[in-house]
Amino acid sequence: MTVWDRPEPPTRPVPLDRERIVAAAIALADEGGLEAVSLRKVAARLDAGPMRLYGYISTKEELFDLMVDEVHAEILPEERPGDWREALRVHACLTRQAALRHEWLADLLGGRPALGPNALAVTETMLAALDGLADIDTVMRAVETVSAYFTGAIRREVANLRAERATGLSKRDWQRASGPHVTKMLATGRFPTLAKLVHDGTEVDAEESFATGLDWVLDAVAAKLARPEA
Amino acid sequence: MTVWDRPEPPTRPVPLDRERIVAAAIALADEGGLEAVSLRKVAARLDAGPMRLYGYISTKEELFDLMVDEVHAEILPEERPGDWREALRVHACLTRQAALRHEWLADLLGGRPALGPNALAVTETMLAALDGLADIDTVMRAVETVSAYFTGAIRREVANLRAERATGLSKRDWQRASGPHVTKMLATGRFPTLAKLVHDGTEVDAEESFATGLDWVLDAVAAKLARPEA
DNA sequence: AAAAAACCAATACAGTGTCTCGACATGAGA
DNA sequence: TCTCATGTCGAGACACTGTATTGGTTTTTT
Repeated sequence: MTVWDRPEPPTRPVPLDRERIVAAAIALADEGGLEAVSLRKVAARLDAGPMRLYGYISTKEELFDLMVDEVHAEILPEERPGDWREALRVHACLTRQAALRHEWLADLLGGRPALGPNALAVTETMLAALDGLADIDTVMRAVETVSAYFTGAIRREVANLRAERATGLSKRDWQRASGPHVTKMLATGRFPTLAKLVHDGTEVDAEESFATGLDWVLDAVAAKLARPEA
Repeated sequence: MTVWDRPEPPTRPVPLDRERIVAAAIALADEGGLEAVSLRKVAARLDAGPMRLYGYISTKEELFDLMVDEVHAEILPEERPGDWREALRVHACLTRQAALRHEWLADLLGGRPALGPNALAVTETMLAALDGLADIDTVMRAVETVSAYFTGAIRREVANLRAERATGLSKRDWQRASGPHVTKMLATGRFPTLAKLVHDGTEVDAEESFATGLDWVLDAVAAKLARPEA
């Protein structure tokens, strides 16, 4: 028996930890979407049997939670910006950019309460940015409102992006893109305003659209912070 | 051979159509959540083999789309209310109520573009309510912003509701509820503002919270409709 | 050195969405 | 009325999924 046919040592099991598992899952999700994440594939990527993961994770949902929290680490702002408005604004934009990097995040955002350490830290900095400008309840409401906005906006943007991607690279060709179905619907004349919009509406950049809507909401928050009785 | 052991006539196949399929799927989802909806179970509820559904539906995702559109029929307002603000407001509230009736809707909302006939009709009435008050692009942005808000808000509300339900009927006991984890996190002192909020924050009714945030956003929209240059 | 504990891979199970194919029923043509 | 073509339907198969169990192997403790 020479060196060559001596069998490989039995693949010394790489020590595993949550970080590595989550990283593998994120990589998988980045490549093939959330549905490409299966415990078997995650384990395979770490040269381990599927059951090994259950030492570090008790269910697949928990893995998803960990993935979300890991992305929240990317969102944590480096230094606290001066005013609350900038703080909320950049947080919203950072979240959006994270969701564009990891599209699967859109599927998970808001789906479960984010209670991981990084998510809590992010929430803390948002609250801190507003702390003192109004009573704590108003502050909370402000954060919740802004969060609700950008959660929804991000979700819609990613949904549209996928739809465009799926129906060939059509962007403005909403009608032609999503099959003859919408075209026919619009042709019925039952949706005049919508038809007008599709016909006359300006093509707007997704990022700009996100930013404008965000600014509106921030304006509203500013008004309430100034006159909390309203 | 008596009447009793004469075999049932071979279960004359009930004529199927999309409506019945979608209704069965919705019933299933209402009872056991989205994950309780499997093509096999839907088919079983209609006394049919699983493959039979593929005559009316080409994929499970399509079934989900149909379910969402069916719920949009419940949302369609009966008559058009006077001013645009009321129109947007009741639409948001109706959507929220629909999501409380069909919690699975929260999982699907915003996940894909809603292009079904009912969804289009709903969008049409929202656009129509705003039509003429500003250029069509601003109108669209307004609708999108409000939609983004209530999509996100509904999602969060349902997520919290489920979390509360899962961790025993705890509402205010956010900390104790979600396990010792959050409690310990707050005890670290790394999240002072959050801790203050949990300690001093007022318990707020979910519906009221939704409505206030919505009013803020509507205020913002009103301001932009008045001065579209801003 | 022996015993105990911890760990881990293989197997198993019940379920999923979807494809393929053979049987059966129904309609048309002779 | 008999036959043949057509098309619809369901049973089975396939490749997966998340998770429980189990029995062997390694590591630690006594």
